[in-house]
Amino acid sequence: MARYTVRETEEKWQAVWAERGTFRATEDPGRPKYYVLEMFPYPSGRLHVGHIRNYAIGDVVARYKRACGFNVLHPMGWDAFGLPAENAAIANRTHPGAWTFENIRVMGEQLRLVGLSYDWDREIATCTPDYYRHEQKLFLDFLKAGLAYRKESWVNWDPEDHTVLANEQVIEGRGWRTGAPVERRQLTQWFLKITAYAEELVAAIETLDRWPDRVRLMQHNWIGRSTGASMRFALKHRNDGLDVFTTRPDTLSGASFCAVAADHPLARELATGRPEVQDFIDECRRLGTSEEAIQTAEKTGFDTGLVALHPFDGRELPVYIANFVLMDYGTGAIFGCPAHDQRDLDFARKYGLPVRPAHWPRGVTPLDPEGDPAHAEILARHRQAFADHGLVIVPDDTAEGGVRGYLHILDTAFLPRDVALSEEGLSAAGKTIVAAARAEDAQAYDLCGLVPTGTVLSIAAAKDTAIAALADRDRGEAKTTYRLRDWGVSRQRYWGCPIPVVHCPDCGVVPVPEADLPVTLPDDVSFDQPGNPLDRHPTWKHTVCPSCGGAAVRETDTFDTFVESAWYFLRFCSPHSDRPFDEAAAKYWMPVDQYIGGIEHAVLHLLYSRFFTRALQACGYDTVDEPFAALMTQGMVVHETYADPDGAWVYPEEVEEREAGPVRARDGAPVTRGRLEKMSKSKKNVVGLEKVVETYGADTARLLLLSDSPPERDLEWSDAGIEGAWRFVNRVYRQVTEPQASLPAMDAPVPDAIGAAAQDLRRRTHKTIAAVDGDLQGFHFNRAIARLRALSNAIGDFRPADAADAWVLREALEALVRLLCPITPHLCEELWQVLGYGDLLTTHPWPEADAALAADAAVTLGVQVNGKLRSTITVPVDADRALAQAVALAEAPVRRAIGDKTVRKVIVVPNRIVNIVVG
RNA sequence: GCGGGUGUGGCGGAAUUGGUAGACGCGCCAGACUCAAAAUCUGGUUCUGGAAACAGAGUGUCGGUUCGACUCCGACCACCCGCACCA
Repeated sequence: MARYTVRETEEKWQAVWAERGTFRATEDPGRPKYYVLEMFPYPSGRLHVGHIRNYAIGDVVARYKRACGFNVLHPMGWDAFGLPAENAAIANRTHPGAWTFENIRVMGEQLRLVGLSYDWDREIATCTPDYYRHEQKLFLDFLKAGLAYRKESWVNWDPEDHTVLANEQVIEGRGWRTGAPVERRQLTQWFLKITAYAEELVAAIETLDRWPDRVRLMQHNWIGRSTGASMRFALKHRNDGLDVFTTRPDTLSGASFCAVAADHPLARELATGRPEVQDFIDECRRLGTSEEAIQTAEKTGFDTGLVALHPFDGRELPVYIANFVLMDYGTGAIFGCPAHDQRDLDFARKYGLPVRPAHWPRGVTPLDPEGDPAHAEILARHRQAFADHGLVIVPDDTAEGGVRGYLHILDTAFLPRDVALSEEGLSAAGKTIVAAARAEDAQAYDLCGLVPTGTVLSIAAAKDTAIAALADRDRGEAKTTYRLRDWGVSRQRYWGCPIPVVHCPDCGVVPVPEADLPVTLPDDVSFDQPGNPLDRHPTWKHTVCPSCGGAAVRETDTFDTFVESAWYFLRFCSPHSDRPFDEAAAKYWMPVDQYIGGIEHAVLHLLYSRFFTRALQACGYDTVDEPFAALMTQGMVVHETYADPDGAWVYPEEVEEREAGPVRARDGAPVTRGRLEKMSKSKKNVVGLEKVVETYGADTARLLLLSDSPPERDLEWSDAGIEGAWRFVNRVYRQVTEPQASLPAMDAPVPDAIGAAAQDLRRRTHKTIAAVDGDLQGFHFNRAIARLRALSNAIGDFRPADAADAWVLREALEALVRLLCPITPHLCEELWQVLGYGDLLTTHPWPEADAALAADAAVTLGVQVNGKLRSTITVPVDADRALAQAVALAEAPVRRAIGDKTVRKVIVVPNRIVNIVVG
């Protein structure tokens, strides 16, 4: 029995593809294009099998689309700037560049092992001046367009990496790479004006209909659009006012205090000469921004003695400095409405401030709400503010029949629903309120007399009313704010793209002229002390001012590495262009038709890229606004983990199964099996790529990575799994190389008479073609593989008896090989040759199903009695109801189930089911 | 706290618009081939009872709609993820 010599075969076809330039992409306006891209890797060392899933998915898409006639662009490169290179340089006394290029070499070889259909002529590495000179040019464009600026601000400082981090790179108060608690520092930094596109970026999410909802939602939340009102409180005894943003202008009549952030200019002003104010501000700053600190910190405030005047009724409101008000959001100042905001309520309790309902149906209660004991009681009972959909309990003294009714409206968290919405014993007015409350977000308002007390309004209408009243008094207007902050791109590190500006003592910040680009990194740097080597370099930063020619220094900060990945997909369209990208090429290829990568970039990289394309348009580049038409986020590859008694991780290959449980082979120490974890070096559960490819071949690894789980879910890598995939690869190889009959020539005509069994196989073949095509279009690779296994099983069961059967067998084998080709391309290329073809299967057109041949002659229907399956019957396709009913009623188990009961109704759904209703 | 997702055999997962639940694979069991093993092939494998025929139960839980529900509706439970002092 001929064994499949997997390594030789794979190397052979890889060489053929490379030699013929099979995957080279060129613009061809005559053909539809398809740009498929996997998020390019950071060259961190070596790839393991877990890394390959992403690329395997992209490769199937690329190969499938290519076979379907698309002009496919499928490039690969290296996101090559970054801190690990510097850390490695410090640890190993090498140069970050040397380390990076060595990793690129190794990982490039690894990728080539897998037979991925990349156009390697387009390979880029972002750490080369060839790439980053264009990035510097783009930055100069941004600068000119006012999209890049420098300002002093509070920034996130990672004390371990000695650099600033963008907001997006702080996860739960810690640096995204180091996990070190982030510190606040005030520094002068370069920013890109992503907030200029906040509205566009949030609005266009809707157009990304081929992105996962999860990612769209995360971006939506990240941008954090809030609509409301911007308003100004007058300050008693002062000429200036206090600007406040609120999303709830409808609760303005319930305002009982104002508060400003510790960093607010007003607070700073008050601090001069008043040490007690300064002390409080210092205390707020000490608090930190970590999750624990925020959760445990009490809401504290400092009464400044200033008094704000309510815009509607002139009521006097104390102004506090409060530790929970953020300078970063809105205006850094708020008004507090304790009745409708939990945090404000906590604050009001602590400082004895009044709780005044804004939506309170006075038309129903005869009491003054401010002094209403019922209200106080309710607050005491629930210790909850009535948030927007919160509970309103209305004492209804006008109830009929002498029943003192309470309306429990809206929030069923506190009360059973039946109580909450009972109208029993209520007055007509009460019933109106309940009805209004049921209408989603309606509330009764008084709004400081702007509307008649007890007027029932939706919250939206009440907001509009309040905003209109503010505008009338020239006190405010509708306003939208965003949580999104501008993107801080300065990093105090060496291994990044130098920011192309010069600081001149006379001219200030001067951009490096385009003719002087690139500003290249110096090679002779030392990492023997912490901090930025560029800053310490003896000569590099000293230069002359491009403007006045005087002595000046270079900017020593480098760009955040997310800047490189924010436009690399454009560079791939024309990687050798002497401009950042060739607009005609980008016009042809962009947008990326299918982008594939991990969910971890849901906000960072994907948001930055969406901003970049828009910013480029603003700078006059002719390109798309949305870079990625479709996005697929693949799940992780997980693998078993083991730990020894001390809790240290143990490599699975060191573990031996004994009767008493798993032990470490070396010393027999018992080990515990841990959870399935994402493959990582630290958990010692990675599976090396080379070893797998050497033993089983790249095709087998690709097959496993694509079968079993849907691509967006996690996939377990296991020894049994790879063995199973290997079995299938060999089975297909044997089926084609040792067929059950001698196959006819490839151009033999369709035989005249085909037997019944062969007809079945033909039908199966054409059904499989149609189904696999649909599966690949929908990224259901696991389903496609299941169907192909089923076809292989059918081929294995088929016993050809004559020449016609052999012809049908050949047709089935060809279909199997062609359909499997995107998944296991080397094997299929080999088998295509075995089948007698001289061309490359990779460039051969995709098979088409013949619908007539795929159609069934007969169909098996389930027969139910009272909805319970009792039998199945086989009838001709589209058999009429009467026939199906007659056959069904003749079935013995059906008759038994009916027994002596009467048949009341027989439901026949043609080609689906028969249901006999008895009783 | 806010928002989102997922719950199907021993395991990964299949199931068009509501229409035979468990495709396909892994694992396991039995058998063939073999001196033996590996590989390969054949059959079985949701659970309970039964030798079998067959019967009953079954898609996180409870309820509803329907001739018929993994699928639709309501309430809940569990797990996972994102954001979080955002006014």
